[in-house]
Amino acid sequence: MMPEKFPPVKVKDPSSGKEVELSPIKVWTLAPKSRKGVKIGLFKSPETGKFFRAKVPENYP
DNA sequence: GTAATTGT
DNA sequence: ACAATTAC
Repeated sequence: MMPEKFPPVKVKDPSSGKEVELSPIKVWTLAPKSRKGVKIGLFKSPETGKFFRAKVPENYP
């Protein structure tokens, strides 16, 4: 089976303008030194096929 | 500006 | 090599 890697997140798809539940292709922490930062996910819009990045919840795996 | 990541 | 992502 294809590993589903990440659970779905509610994100705003900037290309379609719609709020959709998508599984990120990849997630990483974006944080300057000595600051908390945020988690960022890489997503692909099902509508347009365009890639975009968006914040994912802090408690995300 | 800074942090990491990656499609373009 | 650049853009974009968040928030401090």
